[in-house]
Amino acid sequence: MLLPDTTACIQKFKETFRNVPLQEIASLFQETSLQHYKKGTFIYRENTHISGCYFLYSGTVKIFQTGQTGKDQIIRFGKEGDIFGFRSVIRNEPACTSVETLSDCVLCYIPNTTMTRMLMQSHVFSYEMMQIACKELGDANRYIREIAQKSVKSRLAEVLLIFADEFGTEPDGTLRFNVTREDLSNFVGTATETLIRLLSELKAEGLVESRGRKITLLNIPGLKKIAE
Amino acid sequence: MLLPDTTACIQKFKETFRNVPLQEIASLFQETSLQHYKKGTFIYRENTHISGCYFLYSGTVKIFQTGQTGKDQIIRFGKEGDIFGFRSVIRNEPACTSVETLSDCVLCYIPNTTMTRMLMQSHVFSYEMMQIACKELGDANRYIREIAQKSVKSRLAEVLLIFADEFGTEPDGTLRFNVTREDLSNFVGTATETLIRLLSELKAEGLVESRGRKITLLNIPGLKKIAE
DNA sequence: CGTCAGATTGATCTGTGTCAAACCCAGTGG
DNA sequence: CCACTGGGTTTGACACAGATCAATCTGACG
Repeated sequence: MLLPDTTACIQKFKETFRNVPLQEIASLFQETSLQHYKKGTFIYRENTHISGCYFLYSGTVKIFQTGQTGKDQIIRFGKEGDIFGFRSVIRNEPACTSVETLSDCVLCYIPNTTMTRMLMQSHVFSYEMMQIACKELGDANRYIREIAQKSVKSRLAEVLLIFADEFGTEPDGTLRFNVTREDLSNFVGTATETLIRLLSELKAEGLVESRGRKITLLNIPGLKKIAE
Repeated sequence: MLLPDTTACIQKFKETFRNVPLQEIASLFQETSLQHYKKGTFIYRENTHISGCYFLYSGTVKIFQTGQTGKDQIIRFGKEGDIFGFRSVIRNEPACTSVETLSDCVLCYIPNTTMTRMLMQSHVFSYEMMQIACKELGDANRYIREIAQKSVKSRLAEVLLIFADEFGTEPDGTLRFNVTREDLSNFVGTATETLIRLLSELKAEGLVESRGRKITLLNIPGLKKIAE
């Protein structure tokens, strides 16, 4: 499997950090290393020290925390162009989440020192990093309310809509993004069996269709109504 | 009620942003306005546009979101030295939370423009803002896991410990911070009645004592065990 | 084909939410 | 000084969403 070259990486990075000059991005990528990860491998684990952060060139990952019972809570999914691990770098703390690949991935590792140097040197970069942190913060806050107040069914509908929004759908409404029922339930924050039952309910109501992991949204307004 | 002068404000600000030179802080406070809020008033409301952020000089506030059923989910409590509203300013989005005073408060309003100017001018300030955003993000992530996986009783124990940690206790273990049962339940993410019942359980187990809003932690290790 | 992870369905149990009623107590005004 | 009021607190009874455990089914892949 061929790795992309640095130029391609810089290009991809530019798509996420639109206002940062290419030149500055290039300097960020001087000391980075590109690496291939097979599906189902850990990039880093919760509570371990990480000495840099990661830029996802291609593939998808899940970012999650493991409870004492061993049950995972997925905080979010990452797709190409996403950056993660920066919280630990900035706070100089051990990682508060684990990251595991859901598909084969190409990742770019950005060492601690490079990251902080850039944050201190480039106003635009640090401003855009701040944007990202604040977006995640807003999402997290919203998620707290929803997980605390809404029914599981309602959250499931919401999550399906989020998937459609973030990862896109085929013309017929089939989600481009698909995960196991277990991961889905760990994201919604419920038991796998419950999730399956509620998904069947949505099917029975004609709102979605599913064949294996392929889930098709048939009635978006209807789903929105359930998601409130 | 006398308002503090700008110097006092700058002083207080310096305690939160330790590495920012006083001179830069002073420039931040040139266009700010200081205001007194009575207990129980809104500083701003969810979904409204706010044109600046707030620095809490004294008092306590709750930061929350309201669900469609009218039930509030408290995201966090704020005390003197805290800053809030910056997420909306940075993202240039409407507020995603409401803020209401829990006591009489003195607040310092920092306009949008001043804030972004400072972020662009001062590396140290923007780095410390980033620290704050990342801390909140870590807290929020942790909270998502807990609310999704732990029992209410366990979360209650945790919240009591957090209060002790963040707001301090009297020598006898009585929490300095006290809120209504309703606010407490809205923070824990449960019904008020459930919260009261579980608090009584903790009392029966000899872990806490309570007279009205005064809650005393009698057995911290025991509480930690329940909080896991 | 056999195997094994993942998906599904069924039966049962329980933690929490909800609704209703009673209680406590601080502050107000007659 | 005492009754009155009302917000906050507490307790009780009950219902149900969702968890858990167990069993079966499916389909991809060597």
